[in-house]
Amino acid sequence: MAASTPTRPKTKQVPCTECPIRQMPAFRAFKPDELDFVSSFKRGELHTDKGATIVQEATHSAHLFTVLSGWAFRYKLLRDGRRQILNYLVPGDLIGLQSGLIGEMQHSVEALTPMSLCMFERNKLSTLYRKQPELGFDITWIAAREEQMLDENLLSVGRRSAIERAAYLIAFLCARLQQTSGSRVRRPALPLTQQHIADTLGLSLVHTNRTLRRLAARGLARWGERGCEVIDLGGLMSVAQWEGLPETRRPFI
Amino acid sequence: MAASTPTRPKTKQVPCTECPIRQMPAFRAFKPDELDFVSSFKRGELHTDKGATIVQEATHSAHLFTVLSGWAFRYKLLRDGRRQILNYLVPGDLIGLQSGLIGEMQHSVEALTPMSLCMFERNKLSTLYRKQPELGFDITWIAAREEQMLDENLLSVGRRSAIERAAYLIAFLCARLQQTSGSRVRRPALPLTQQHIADTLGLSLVHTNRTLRRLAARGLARWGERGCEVIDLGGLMSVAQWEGLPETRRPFI
DNA sequence: CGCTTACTTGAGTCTGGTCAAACGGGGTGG
DNA sequence: CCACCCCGTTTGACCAGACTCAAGTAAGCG
Repeated sequence: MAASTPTRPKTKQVPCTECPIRQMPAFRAFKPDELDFVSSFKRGELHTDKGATIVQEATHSAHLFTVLSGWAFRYKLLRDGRRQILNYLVPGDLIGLQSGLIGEMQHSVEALTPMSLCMFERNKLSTLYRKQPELGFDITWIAAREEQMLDENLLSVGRRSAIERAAYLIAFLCARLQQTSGSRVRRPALPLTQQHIADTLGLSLVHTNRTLRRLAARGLARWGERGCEVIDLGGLMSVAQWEGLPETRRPFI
Repeated sequence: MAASTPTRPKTKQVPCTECPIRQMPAFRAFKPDELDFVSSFKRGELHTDKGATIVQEATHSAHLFTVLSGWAFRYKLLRDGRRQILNYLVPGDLIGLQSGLIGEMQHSVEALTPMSLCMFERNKLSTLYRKQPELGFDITWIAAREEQMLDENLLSVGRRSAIERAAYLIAFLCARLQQTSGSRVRRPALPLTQQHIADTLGLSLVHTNRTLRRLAARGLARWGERGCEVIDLGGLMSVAQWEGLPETRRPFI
């Protein structure tokens, strides 16, 4: 299940002082004592292959993770196999907050690409709240932000048409990619298959394919070798009637 | 906008020591110092009529609320007026967590019935985290639980058929009603119109009506005078392939 | 070279949407 | 008291968006 990182075979452990996430402009800086605390809070790293299951529904998980690199997605299954993808997890996101606090996990998480994850022990969380109340607040903040994303997603699946949904999803993922990967990538490519998109939008694979071709015909996005490429972000946003991500600098870990 | 409570015209302010929520079996007890703190944290109460807007999208709100009595719903609008209801708020739920922490509200909240709400000042939240770290943890817990509910809702709208969605929604609301209103009500009645249900399920009003009649024909629920009545909760859950709410005692305020 | 995985495309069907009209109860003004 | 209106529910007829089944293509891999 766990595997060594192909991309960084020598450094198995990044010290928090050199955490690559902290340096991204989208995130707020730590104070020195917060940094110390987080360093002691970190338990290790997990490196996984693409396709690995990081969290399994109906299971207890003793850990929380912060994504250091790579993409994953959160999903739920119906008993007969229908799958709904709930959200995507990118560098800086916290895994296991969503329902891990409460008891059994109510969803699964699967890696879309090879990933490195920073591990924390769940049962030390109360120490964090006691010793670093501001970090506790940050965790609530992160949870609230996740809820915001879910809200927009639910609006999309419930009330947008197929082409609007697809436009929203692609624009949304593109915006998140740009937040973490520094800034403007010329043609952001998303590491998804059309099946993932279908299961996110609540559409069938076939109809998703046709919808994506319609987006391509309008010159908004196209399907390249490495997945979906964004051509006209503004156009996508306007099709979806979507305003974009808030620009606040956000906390993490 | 604010109105006096019809049901409790004399006591405009319930002291936290006599908070009706605390006595419900679904919620965990406070320690004495927590209770003291929360008492000082409370800023007042808000009493609203049915139909009142408690929180408005694209607006800043200086307050958080805990629902003392009544029902409300959280929703988002598309620019052209399409509405998606995201979740319902019942006694014990916190209003304003979802996105208020971050900046502008990204959704609105409207009262379904007359309500009493307990008000807190948002900018005193950091004091709470500093002085009562466990309450801080509880707030995160509450946010995580909300996210769980949204997850299930998204699964529903994305992957369940019309009749499954309706069955899920009714079963879900019934379960929440039973958690707070003590226990078994014989024929729980939900204070919704079919338009609310349609906007929750992502269906049209007409199709929602037909779907509800199909549920009635199967003897699972029916439409009474005061809204939807649940007849066979187990049947609804099995149609929806839904396992029910976790039974943990949960924190609040 | 055959196998698998992912994307495409066509044809026919069905679920759910739209438009339109009617019903029934509660409230209001004449 | 009655006529009228409004809101929410109900029903019918028709249409369209999305689903299923099925087959074909293209790229990557052992």
